[in-house]
Amino acid sequence: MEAIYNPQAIEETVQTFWTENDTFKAVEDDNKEKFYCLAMFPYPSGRLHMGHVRNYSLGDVIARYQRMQGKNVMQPMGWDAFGLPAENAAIKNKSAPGKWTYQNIDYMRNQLKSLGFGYDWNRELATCKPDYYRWEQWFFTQLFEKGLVYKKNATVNWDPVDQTVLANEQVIDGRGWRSGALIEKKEIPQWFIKITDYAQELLDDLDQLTDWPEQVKTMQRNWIGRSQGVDMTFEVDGLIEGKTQSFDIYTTRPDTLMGVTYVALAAEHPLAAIAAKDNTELANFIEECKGNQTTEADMAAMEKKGVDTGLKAIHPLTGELVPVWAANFVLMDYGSGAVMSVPGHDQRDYEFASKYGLKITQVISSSSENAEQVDDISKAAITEKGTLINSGEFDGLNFEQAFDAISQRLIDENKGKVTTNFRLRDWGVSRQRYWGTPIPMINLANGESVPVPAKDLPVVLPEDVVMDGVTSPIKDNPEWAKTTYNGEAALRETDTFDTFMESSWYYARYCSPNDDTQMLDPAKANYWLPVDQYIGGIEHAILHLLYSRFFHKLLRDVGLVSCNEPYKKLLCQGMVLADTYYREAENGAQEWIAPSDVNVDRDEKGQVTKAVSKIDGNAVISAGMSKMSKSKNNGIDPQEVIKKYGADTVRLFIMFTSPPEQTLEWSDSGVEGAHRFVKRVYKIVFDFTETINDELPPVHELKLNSAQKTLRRELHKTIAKVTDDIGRRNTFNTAIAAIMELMNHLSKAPMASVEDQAVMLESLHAVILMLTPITPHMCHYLWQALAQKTNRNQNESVENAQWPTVDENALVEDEKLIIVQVNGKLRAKITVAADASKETVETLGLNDENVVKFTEGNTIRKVIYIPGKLLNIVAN
RNA sequence: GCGGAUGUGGCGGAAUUGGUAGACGCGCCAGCUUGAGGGGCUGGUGACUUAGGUCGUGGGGGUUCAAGUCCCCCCAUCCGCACCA
Repeated sequence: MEAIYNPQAIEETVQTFWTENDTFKAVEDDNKEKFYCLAMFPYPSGRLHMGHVRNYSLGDVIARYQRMQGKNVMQPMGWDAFGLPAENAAIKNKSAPGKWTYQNIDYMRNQLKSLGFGYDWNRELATCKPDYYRWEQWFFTQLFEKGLVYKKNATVNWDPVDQTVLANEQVIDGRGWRSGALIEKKEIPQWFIKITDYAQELLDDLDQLTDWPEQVKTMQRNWIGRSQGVDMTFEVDGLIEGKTQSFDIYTTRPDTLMGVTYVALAAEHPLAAIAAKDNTELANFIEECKGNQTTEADMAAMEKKGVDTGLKAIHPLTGELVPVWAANFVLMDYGSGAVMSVPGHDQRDYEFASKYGLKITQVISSSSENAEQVDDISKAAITEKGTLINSGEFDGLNFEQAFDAISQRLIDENKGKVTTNFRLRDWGVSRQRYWGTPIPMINLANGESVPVPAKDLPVVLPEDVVMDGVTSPIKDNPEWAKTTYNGEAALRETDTFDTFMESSWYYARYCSPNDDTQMLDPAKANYWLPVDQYIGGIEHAILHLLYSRFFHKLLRDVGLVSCNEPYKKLLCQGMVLADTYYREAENGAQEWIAPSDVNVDRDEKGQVTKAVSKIDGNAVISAGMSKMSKSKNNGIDPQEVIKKYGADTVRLFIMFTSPPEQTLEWSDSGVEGAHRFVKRVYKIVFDFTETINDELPPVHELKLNSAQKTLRRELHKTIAKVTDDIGRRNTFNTAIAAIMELMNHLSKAPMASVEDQAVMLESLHAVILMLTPITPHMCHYLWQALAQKTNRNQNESVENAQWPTVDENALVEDEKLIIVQVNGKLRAKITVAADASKETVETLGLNDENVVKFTEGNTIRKVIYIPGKLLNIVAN
């Protein structure tokens, strides 16, 4: 064993060992409990960032830990390879998205290998390869046959200059990011998958996911948004273009129906278009709304505006005429594109009505005792449920009674029905982009769309293209779309799938990644699935995880998998932040300085006093921590840290610095601290191998003194804690802290006698085993060094060793520390025999010198004793 | 706007079931080692203090023998919002 820790040499050697021995190859084995550990696969953007390193370190620690528990572990890796950034890079470089993507994959694969993650590389997949997406195309045609796929118009962001559809991300302040043109909303036909058919099951099955974070389940529940309400029809007064017109609305508050003072239509609503024919103001408003943003956040943030269409709607119960407005906050894509407005009891309606001088009527009173009690509706709507007033025959009813009575009346009069509604909308999967899976549909001359026959799949995306503009090469090239169907000339669909499609089923494909006869091998899928542990960013809490759960149920319903949910346990990691520094350039702009180019000065308390540039010595402004990003120039390149300290240090720092769900704040000195610890472990093992000469007897054959017993108790308490922290709680930071604490004890322990050495050997074995998931290279090396020196575990590499077990006998304590409080304040700490009775402890506590000082002259009212822990004396 | 989280020393964080607030690490201070130190080791380190203690977990109120932890109200920051992945 070398005296000096050399991470680069050790890591290279150990990684070669893993490759040569195919250490992490996973094979189905019915005799072993399986464990499928999956971290969300990366988008191959160029280089790994610290978020990836964190994600994959978490996964690898869990996978290696489970392996040491004796489980048959599968940990795969692949590439979420389709997407927008490849197109942008290709346009910039005048090359092909495919070429750029494959280069990135090659580079990033090496980066992952240099971090020592225990992947089964035999299962690697890339979603941009036809042998992957062909099955997605096949599956889509199956869904089409089952009636789960349909085509309808939906809104996109249209760039009128570039003549292209833009992603939300490409629209900045309402303008196209390349052209700068004002973006328009445009309706185009697109493919949808009926996720709403599964809304109820997606909601119900959240209850089965007992190992998911509660917050994620809550977010999904709210996203699905099941509600009970009433669908009703409003007729428009008079004849419009010679016929009776009507529109439907949905409400969850039919109890407020008598308070409807106007109704609002989306600007794109057909009735608004008709009314606009002889209403210039309305026509201008509709035109203006085309320039509105499409995201929900933007919709919510914008100023609420509307225009009176001049139409009147007939209130379904009172027959009263209410004005019909067109409003910018009503979404045409969501629901029926019309809402009833109750300004007295909805805050948005209240503000709208106040702005445009519309009537505000109170029909709900907050008091059930005194329905006539006057609530103040002069400033805000009363949104709480209450007792009906000003509602004629419905007066005095509460919410439930009113819901039933009013909906029954609507049903009786054939004007409405009670329905269950979901906020969840069907999944639009069409994208007007090139670098994605071609949608396997053919548009016939008669306007009909049919799926590509299975024998003609895959529809291959040409990769040898040049992106010299903004339009998809398969749309640019008229030849590509030309095909025949039943001998007739027809055109292929040139849209591609939303990339969420590929990421919705990759976890299942890993079970049989190279099968070229079927999408999934059911036997293999059913062996490995569900994923036992899934790890990824909280930003995927809703969309990816919901689509993926949906896809799993679709796979189940065509018989490819048998379980109901894809991911048994979920861990959502936090972001990785770093310090940011800037100074103001001459034009007033902020010039962001990389943290590695900044030195900070501190005062005697350790507080930062100033920060200066390493390059020119001038002062820079510290702007706190924020997410590592190019724009703030505060990204830390994992490769440079690995080069300097080794992968084990990087992994240890990341696992130690924050609990996994919280944000992680990068700190160079923290990394050095982690490196110091790694070196200390290395050194204590080296010193030990230099000290011992003879073969040591096992600890249980020896008689230990009190100090040795105490050390062993610390050891076994640590094993128990680390096992619980990693295995159950996933709090790797506290597990590492416990090992550090143990190391602090060990480095002070003597190594002189045989007994000392035996306890030390037991301890070092445990420390190495417990650190193996976190710092696997060093532990592999130290395990081997210790084996050679002690003639133990000679034929076993540490990857195949068993996790240490707790010796219950070592945990037994003779004495306990009791906290003594007077009126809840700490006044004494007393040590008593472990089996001391309540009376004994009370007597000792009450007679303690300091306790007496605080109880003297007062009456003792009560004594509370928590066995083995605490005594609280209440006295006054 | 809606939905979800977070807030504890100079900093990252610990306190798992209502029971010693600040484990562990960073930083800082002192000492030893040293020709020297951005190395190694040892010790100290919440604030105030009349040195007895007192105060202290974003702010305000409450429940309890006991509250970082439970309840109510408020503030700040972060994440998601359906075409970034």
